[in-house]
Amino acid sequence: MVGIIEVAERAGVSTATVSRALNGKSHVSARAREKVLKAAHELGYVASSSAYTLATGRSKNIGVVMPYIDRWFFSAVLDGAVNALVNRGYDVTLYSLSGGPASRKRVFEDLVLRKRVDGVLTVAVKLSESELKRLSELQKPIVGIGGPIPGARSISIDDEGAGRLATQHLISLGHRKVGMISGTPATEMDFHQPYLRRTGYQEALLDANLDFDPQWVAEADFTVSGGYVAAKQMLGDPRNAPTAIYCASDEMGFGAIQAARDLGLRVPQDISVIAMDGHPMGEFYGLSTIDQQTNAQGARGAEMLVDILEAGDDKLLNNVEQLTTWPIDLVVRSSTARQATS
Amino acid sequence: MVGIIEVAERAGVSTATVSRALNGKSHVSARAREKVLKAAHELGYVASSSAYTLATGRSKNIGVVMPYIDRWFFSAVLDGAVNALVNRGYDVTLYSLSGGPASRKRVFEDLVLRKRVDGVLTVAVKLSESELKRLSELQKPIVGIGGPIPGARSISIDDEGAGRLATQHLISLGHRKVGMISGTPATEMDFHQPYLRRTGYQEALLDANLDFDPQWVAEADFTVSGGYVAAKQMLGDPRNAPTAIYCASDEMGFGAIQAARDLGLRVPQDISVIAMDGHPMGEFYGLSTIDQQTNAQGARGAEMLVDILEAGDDKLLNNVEQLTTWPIDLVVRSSTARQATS
DNA sequence: GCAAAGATTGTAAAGCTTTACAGTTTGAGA
DNA sequence: TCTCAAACTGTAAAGCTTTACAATCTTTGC
Repeated sequence: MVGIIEVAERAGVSTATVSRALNGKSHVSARAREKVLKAAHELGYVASSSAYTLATGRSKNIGVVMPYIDRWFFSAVLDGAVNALVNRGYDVTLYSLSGGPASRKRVFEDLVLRKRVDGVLTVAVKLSESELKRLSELQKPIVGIGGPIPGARSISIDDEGAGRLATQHLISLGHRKVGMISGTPATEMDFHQPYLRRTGYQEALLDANLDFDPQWVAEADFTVSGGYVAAKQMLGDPRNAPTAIYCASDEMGFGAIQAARDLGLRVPQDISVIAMDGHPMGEFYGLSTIDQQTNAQGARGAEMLVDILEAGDDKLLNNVEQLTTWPIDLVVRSSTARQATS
Repeated sequence: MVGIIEVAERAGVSTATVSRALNGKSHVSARAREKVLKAAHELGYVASSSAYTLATGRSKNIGVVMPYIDRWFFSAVLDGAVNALVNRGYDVTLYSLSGGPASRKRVFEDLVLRKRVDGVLTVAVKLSESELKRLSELQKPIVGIGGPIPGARSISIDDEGAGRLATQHLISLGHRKVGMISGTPATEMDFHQPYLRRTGYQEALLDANLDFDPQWVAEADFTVSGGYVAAKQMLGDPRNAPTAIYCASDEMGFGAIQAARDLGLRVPQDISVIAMDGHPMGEFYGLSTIDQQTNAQGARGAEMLVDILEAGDDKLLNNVEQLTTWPIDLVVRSSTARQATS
């Protein structure tokens, strides 16, 4: 394998000069730099990242921790983060928590600690006390997307406000019986948006002096099928069905629309559905939603992390915001309307 | 930072013994092992991965290269691979090619070469001559999923057979005018399944002595909206519209169904749609499909790679299959049927 | 009780880069 | 031409682990 020594020999300089030339450091004559670049290119030399890391203490690699990978929200955040990071010269190593408690423990106890990453980006992860402790011992910067990490910078939408806005939209259309499909306690463990969104929903009902029936709040696991099952149950009882539903994710919204159709209900004439996230398929199914520009959130979080890593002094560091409240947009499509019959 | 020396001192042994004990090597007395484990745990010691890699030449890290991240097929493969790899004690670092030619070049020229990974898993990537050369110079094992890599082991479905099967299903229902929504030349660049699926489609038509009208083959970019646009165009012309469509991905299938509905066509009474992949939402939209167990393919590919890495001798290595033809299943749902009117 | 084999342990080198420090060259100004 | 500063370059140490080899201890068979 070709190392820095071979390059140095071929260029007729020392390894120190090779290193300086390749890393764009100053104090290298134009002639030496050129020779080095030529030699390195001819030999196809690329510095070994492990030796680089050992020598400098930086890995140019950041860890992304997420509870799921194969759900749209998470893959969109990941995509945004990966693209932003590759532009800044960083690699991404990916840690999933979907493998159960054992692998979750492993992620936090072992993997993250091996000095393999310069920083950590968490996506909609709620950390336990001990996980947080372990992570902060690392002394590496952390940025949390969708769920603030105590003591770290973060990007988050106003989940409570989002729940309120979605519910208000339904109320403004004249709906009086408004249901919600929220998260299960299990999903609460992973991330805490569901709770906040539900709070916003309840507040909006209260503000409008509307009844709140516990039967109108169902729990589901953020999947299409989960939303389907929950909505079918909620809408199936003719005595007490809501006329509008707010779903805590677009995927559950898709399931809810399908459930309504399977029950012979027309959307939006008989039942209105609004959801959250901004899933690209929402447009095709006419699903009204609260858009939160998922991909851009991932990119912004990544940028923030790199800014922190590369801020030389505290002054620059202080320019990096603590808590970024990410903007949201109400997108009204064809799944929400004033009821045809009242 | 606590290193192996601190652990050695606390345990009252040498660093060599600490290393052996922690790596589960033989030739360590039970007493020494216990002392080491205790000391390591008390100090919260984890070996630095860069030093480990430098010393051993192995990184316990594998690189996954994929053209997209935020599309279901790819995120499902990734999820399967990540979970399988974490169980085997490997990290994964993720390389996306969606950032354009410049970042693609960077991935192959720089990142993969830095001795950062022990092996590479490519997902539906077609490599150029020079990329292949660069990668094989690495002397690291490569496994390709969904698209064979010359000289490497791979897992692939029989795309031609899949195209034929889907088309035969439509023909068996009595359809005589069968269209297809395939990939664009741009997507062909990335991966070559579209071409093979189309070949299978044409063969099935030929076998059944059916006409083949170039107007019945449209190209789209594998997204829902791409499928929508293509299907709307194809079905919009009343003089020459097919009565059934085979889509090269489920996402395009969703778009096609929506396009049909927007044109006032009933699925499946007026138009049948079958697609490919096994997207979890397919069930909710009643989309007939060719299922290919995406997640499991990712897991299997990862296992294969680790088997190769950890096969001590060539004999074990030869046990690893060269080309695994992954099984597919025809899943018939409510989007395909005999035409109501003929 | 002794020799030999085997198990355990320690020392030190190797792995490859960056970088502090010291030394050399270059060029300008006197 | 000489001096001095500035720019450049090289030597060698540091970063942390694994592991070959040598040294020591333990066990077993007689």
